[in-house]
Amino acid sequence: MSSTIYDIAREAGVSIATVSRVFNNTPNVTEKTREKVLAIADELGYHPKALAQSLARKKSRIISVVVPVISNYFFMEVLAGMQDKIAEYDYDLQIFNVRDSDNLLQQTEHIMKRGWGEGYILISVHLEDKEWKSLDKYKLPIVLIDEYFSGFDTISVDSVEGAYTATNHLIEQGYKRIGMISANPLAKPSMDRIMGYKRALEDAGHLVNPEWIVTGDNMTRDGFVESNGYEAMMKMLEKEKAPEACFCASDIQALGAIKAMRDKKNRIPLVAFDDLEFSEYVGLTTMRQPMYEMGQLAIERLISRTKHKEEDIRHTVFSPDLIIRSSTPEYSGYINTSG
Amino acid sequence: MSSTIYDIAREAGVSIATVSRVFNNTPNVTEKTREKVLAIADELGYHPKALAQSLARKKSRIISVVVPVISNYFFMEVLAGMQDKIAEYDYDLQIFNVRDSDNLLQQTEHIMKRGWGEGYILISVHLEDKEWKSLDKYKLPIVLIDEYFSGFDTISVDSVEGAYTATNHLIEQGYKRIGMISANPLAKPSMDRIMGYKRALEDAGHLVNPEWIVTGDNMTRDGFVESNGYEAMMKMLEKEKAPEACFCASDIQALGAIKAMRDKKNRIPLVAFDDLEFSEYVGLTTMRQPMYEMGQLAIERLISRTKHKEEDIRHTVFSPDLIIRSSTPEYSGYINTSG
DNA sequence: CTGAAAGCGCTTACAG
DNA sequence: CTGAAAGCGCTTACAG
Repeated sequence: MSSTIYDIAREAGVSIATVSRVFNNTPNVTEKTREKVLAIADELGYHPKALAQSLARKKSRIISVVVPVISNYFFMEVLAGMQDKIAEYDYDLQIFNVRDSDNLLQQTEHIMKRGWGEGYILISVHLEDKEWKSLDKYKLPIVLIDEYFSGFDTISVDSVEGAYTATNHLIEQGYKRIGMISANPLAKPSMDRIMGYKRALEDAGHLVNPEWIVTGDNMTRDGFVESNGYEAMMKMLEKEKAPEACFCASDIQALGAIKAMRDKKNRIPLVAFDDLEFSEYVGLTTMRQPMYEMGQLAIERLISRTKHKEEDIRHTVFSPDLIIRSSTPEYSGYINTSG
Repeated sequence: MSSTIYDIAREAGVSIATVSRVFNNTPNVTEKTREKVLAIADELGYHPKALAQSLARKKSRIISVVVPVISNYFFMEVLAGMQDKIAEYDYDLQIFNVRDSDNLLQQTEHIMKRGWGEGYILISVHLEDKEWKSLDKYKLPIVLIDEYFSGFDTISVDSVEGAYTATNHLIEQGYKRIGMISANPLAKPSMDRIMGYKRALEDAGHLVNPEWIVTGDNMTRDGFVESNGYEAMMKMLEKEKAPEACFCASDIQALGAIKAMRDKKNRIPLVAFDDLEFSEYVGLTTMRQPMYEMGQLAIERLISRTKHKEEDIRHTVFSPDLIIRSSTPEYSGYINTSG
């Protein structure tokens, strides 16, 4: 069994209060007793148990991250940012999965009630305003990533604007019949991107053809998977009057779409959304979401809020940047498509 | 402030023991008192604090995962498996990062001494035998992924064998001058893969040319990054007598290598190692590591061990499977390379 | 500088 | 079926 503060106190001939003090770097301890305690602790492999400290201090120094099980590369890159940033503080990270079902709110509440974290970062947890409000009563520091609620700090990317910019890039290159590969149209990010896509076409006076908005059959992770993009692009290229260029709701789907174009031997310009780490290497033009930075910022905001509860709520909305690569080559007059 | 067991007990007119019993589903509680307690708990948004439960039970129901900050896609896919599997149990996941420096052992020990987890999963933490042994004294359930020590449960993939199979695939297709893109040659997985590569060439009676083993300049994450593969392939193709085929230590580097081949307009057959989720979509022939399954297995083994301390130690070594895709097309007689 | 004691929010024998 | 009480391993005023 691992030793406790009592074992150390006994061996060192001091009280447990003193042992506690040396581990908490309280100034008023003789150098001599400090050394003695430390020596014995080292010998017995002792260190205060975080669990007991947390209870006594009423502070766990844990940040809980809640993420739907449909965790994807987006989450992974956000997590990387959180990990790197939290290393600067004396906090640890705990991850909770919620199933993306109708009782999302209850699942989230349950996690909060159990009280592991001093603060909570919710990534891509999509709730209604009144549901967010009901979370408010726990008076916990909360930061939302990829969502918006006026009562909590939020960090997100403007999907509508991003989709608009992406689509517009295609328009500016001279394309008119522009299709879109969407994901689950009921999911928030998907919905916003469809909106931005439509708006860009409308503003340019181009046709918005509902048949040109397609998605695949695989709805795992709300359709944000390679195979969904593959299926969608196959459908798109099989249409009698296929689009001459395409905006794709995510990089991961774009990867599948590119394979479909290869298989169909029909390559059309493509711009996607995310800018995952590998996208540079497949030459994908895309709207860059600063995922890593969002993760870092979330940690900063949350830790700051655990310290100053009354700080003003802050909403950070990033504008995604258009990163042009080889999947949208310069427009060369006429396009090689069927129809 | 959030309510405690005392608040509920007072409101319900029972003792805290009774409240505790209803939340622990102890059988002997009248249905009537149970309902009363639950009603009040619901009203006050009460649920037992996990922290206090853990201390009282001496069981945290937390599994701690230790991973170097150089976390990469390998870790991500393992994590996915762990997340999905842990959902079946009443455990939560906590993630700790260690910096990949000389005091890896101390960092790991510190995490264990703090005692959050009931058990520990260490991913890609590479220590010496005597260092592992020193961890043994904590008598904690430990599972190692991507490492081996006789005293702990371990889960790994045979890198030597995998590299052998990969290289042999190229040999069987008729290639003789086979190069290798390695990562940091001092990192264990890298070392093993170089060994398997060499052994395959030797067994086939082919030349092992040290100059054909190259790595890039970017040693972030031990060189397991896209840009490293890009740089390495550029070097390889610039050699006066360039290899006619290549084994690459990881999929992520292969992505960079493919871009280099595109830029150099010189495509040689390539087989990599990992089989990341997206690799199928870039048509990469590779040695598949069952990362997701490894994550799942690690959770199963660890939870099983927390329950039966005296279970026999188990070492699971997966043989990576060769997944053939378009990056290694059929050998067509003569090869188109310089030299 | 150091110790005795209360308290953090629970669980769980032990009685009844 | 229920309660009083001890205990989990610490921290932290309060005295001295």
